[in-house]
Amino acid sequence: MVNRSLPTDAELAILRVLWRRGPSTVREVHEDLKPVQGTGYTTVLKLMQIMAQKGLVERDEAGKSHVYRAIIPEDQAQKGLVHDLVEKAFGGSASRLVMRALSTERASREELAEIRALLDDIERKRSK
Amino acid sequence: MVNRSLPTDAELAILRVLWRRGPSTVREVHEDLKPVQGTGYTTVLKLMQIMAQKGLVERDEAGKSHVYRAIIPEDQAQKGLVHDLVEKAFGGSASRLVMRALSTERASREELAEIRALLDDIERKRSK
DNA sequence: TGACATCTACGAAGGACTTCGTAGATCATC
DNA sequence: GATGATCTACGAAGTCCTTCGTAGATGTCA
Repeated sequence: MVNRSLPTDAELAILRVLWRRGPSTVREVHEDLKPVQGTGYTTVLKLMQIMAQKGLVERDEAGKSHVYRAIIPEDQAQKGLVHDLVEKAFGGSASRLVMRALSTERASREELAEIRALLDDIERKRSK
Repeated sequence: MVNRSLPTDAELAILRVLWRRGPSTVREVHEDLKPVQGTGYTTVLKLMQIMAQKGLVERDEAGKSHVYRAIIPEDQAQKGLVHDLVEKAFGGSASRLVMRALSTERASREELAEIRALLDDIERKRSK
């Protein structure tokens, strides 16, 4: 089982709110998204209903307002999206994606150090 | 000017053939893609016509079969796709995408060394 | 209880993407 | 010149994604 059905753009925006806030109502998600997305309340509602159907989120129907929570953890979703992009645009080579990202997007000195540490870590584990 | 209209999946598949083969006819692209995509000839034709309209490719209408060539270079398309993913799924942090890619996708020892060299390069340039 | 606010459910529209069938033009070859 | 192969053009269908309007249910509170 690979990354069957990645979240769409609108779904991802909602998931990001849920990952950040934790379980939330439609209203809360809408309030959070409105300033940026400018989309209507029922749009968010509909999307979240669809996401529940797809199994991207789960909802608690206790109170009057249902409470939704993300089922997929953020890192897993990111993993799927990265894998998809690597396949589609980098011929399956993750390192090419990494190099492209490093050479075009801005990263602070601290971030670079963090990446270096991760490389150390990978190589250390591999040499065992 | 940001990432006006990224190539779609089907368009990307065609672009990848053009980047690899250089200027090609619809037939050539179709022959190349058929084994994997299994899509029909006129589908590829139509897509390439649309891509010409969008300005993703340019075509030479001299001979009987038109010859198409990619206008966007591969690295620029990759850059746009990476930037889009960074924004959508990593809160704008390229280094997070890099770390996610490194920690989940497989990379050879040589590739890791290459990445390290790129990091050196970036830091060297930055310290000047 | 009645009025008002808030919520869910549902249907449908519009757009983008992908697919392909059909028609017509062009070329090679006998 | 007729036939068959190959090509482009075009239209249209189907799917997915996103959006929202409307209707109906439920809760609040004076």
